Amino acid sequence: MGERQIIHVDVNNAFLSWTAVEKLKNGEILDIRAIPSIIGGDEKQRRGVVLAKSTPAKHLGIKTGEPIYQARKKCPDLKIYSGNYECYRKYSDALYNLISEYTNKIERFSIDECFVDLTDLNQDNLGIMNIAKQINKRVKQEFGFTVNIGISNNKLLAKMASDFEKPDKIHTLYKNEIQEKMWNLNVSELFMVGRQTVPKLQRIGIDTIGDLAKTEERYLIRRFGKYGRMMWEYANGIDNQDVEFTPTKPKGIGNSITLPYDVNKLEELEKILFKLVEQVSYRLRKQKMLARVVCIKIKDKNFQVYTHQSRLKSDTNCTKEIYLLSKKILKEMYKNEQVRLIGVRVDNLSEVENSQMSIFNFETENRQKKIDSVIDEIKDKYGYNSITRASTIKKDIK
DNA sequence: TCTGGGGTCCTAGGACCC
DNA sequence: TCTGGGGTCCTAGGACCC
Repeated sequence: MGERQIIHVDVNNAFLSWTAVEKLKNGEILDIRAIPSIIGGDEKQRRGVVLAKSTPAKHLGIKTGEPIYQARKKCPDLKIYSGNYECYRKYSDALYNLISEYTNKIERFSIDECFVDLTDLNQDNLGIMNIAKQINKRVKQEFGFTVNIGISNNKLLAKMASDFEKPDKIHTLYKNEIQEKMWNLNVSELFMVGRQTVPKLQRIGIDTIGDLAKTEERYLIRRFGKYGRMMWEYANGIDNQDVEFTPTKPKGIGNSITLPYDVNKLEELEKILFKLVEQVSYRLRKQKMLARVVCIKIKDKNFQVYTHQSRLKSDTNCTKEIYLLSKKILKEMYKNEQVRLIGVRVDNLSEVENSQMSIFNFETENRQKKIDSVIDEIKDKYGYNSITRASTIKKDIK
C-alpha cells in the first residue's frame, strides 16, 4: 500500500475575506482586507468578540476571540463589520463545489476548511502540487478570495502545512520535512495543543514541537493519558485517520444564547429556554434523529458555567417532550443566580428508523408529532421565524 | 458596552451489578 | 467478617477545535 496524497484547504481570514468580497461585488470601493478591520459580534447584545480579523488588524496584535473593546484599544479606528452566516455558506459551498471537480473525497472540516484525499488520482508529488496550484489559482480568479493549501500524506501534516506562511500560499510537509519545517515551531502551534496544555509542557522543559517529539512517549502517556499519546504522535507526524468524505450524523445538537442583560427570573428563563428547545428539536427532526439525553447549561454573571443533564424516558425529537424535561432540569439546577447565558443541547442521538416509540405515551406523542410537523412545514415554507407557539408570543422576551 | 456559539472527545467519581 | 475486583452506565466538568 502506497502513501496517501492528502491536501488541506484553508480559507484565509474566512469571515473577513468573504465579507470583503461580498462588499466589492455590491459596488463598494474599499477592500476591507487592506485596512485594520474585523468581523465582530454585537457589543450591545454583549456578544462583542472578534470573530475574524484582517491581516493589518493581525499585525496590530488583534486576536480572534478577544473582546472588541480590547481590540479597539490596540487600534482606535478599527473598522468593525457584522457577520452574515448565509453569505459565508454561499462562498463555502462555492469552494466545495470547485474542489468536487477533482474528487468527491472531501471532508468538510468546518465552514472554511476541508481535507481532500487525492490518492485515487494517481499523481506523484509534483502532480499533486500542480493540482493544488490550480485550485489555489482558480479560487482566487473565480471567487476573489484566497486559500492556503497544505500537502502531505496524512491529515495532520497537511493541516499543519496549510498553517505555515499566509495568505495565498501552498506548502508541503512530507515526512522528510518534519524536522526542518515543524520541529522548530513553538509547541503551541501543534494542532490540539491548546492554552491550558502549553504551560504544563513548558514546566517539564518542552518548548518546541521537536522537544515534544523527542520526549519519551511512555512518559507523556503517564502524565497526560490518551492525550499524551496523541500529542506525541502528532509531534512526530503520525496520523492514520481517513478523510471522512461521507457526511456523518451529528452526535449532539445544541443552541445557547448570551442574553443582552442578566436574568434571574425563572419564568423568563423558561421562555428563552423554550425558544432554544424549539430550534434544537427542529434541527433534530431535520436530521431525522431522536435524542435520549437533554443537557442544560447556565453561565452566571461571573462567567461560572455549570451543566445538568437528564435522560428522556424514550428517544424523541418532540418539542414538547424535550421542553418539559428541559424545564424540569432548569428548575432543579437553578439557584436564583443572575444568568448571562443559557443553553440546551440534546445528546445520545439515534436515527429515526431504528427507534421504538414508547407505548405509554403513544397517543399524546402522536398528537405532538402532528403539531411539530405542521410547524416545521410552515417554518420551511415561510421562514424559521414565521411561526412559534402561542405561549411564547404572548409575552415576548425583552 | 468586558469576555460568542457550535461542536467532539476525554476523565473522574459514584451507583450498581455480579 | 477490617471492607475484592471487574465491568457498565451515568453525570459533571473541562480540554480542544473552528
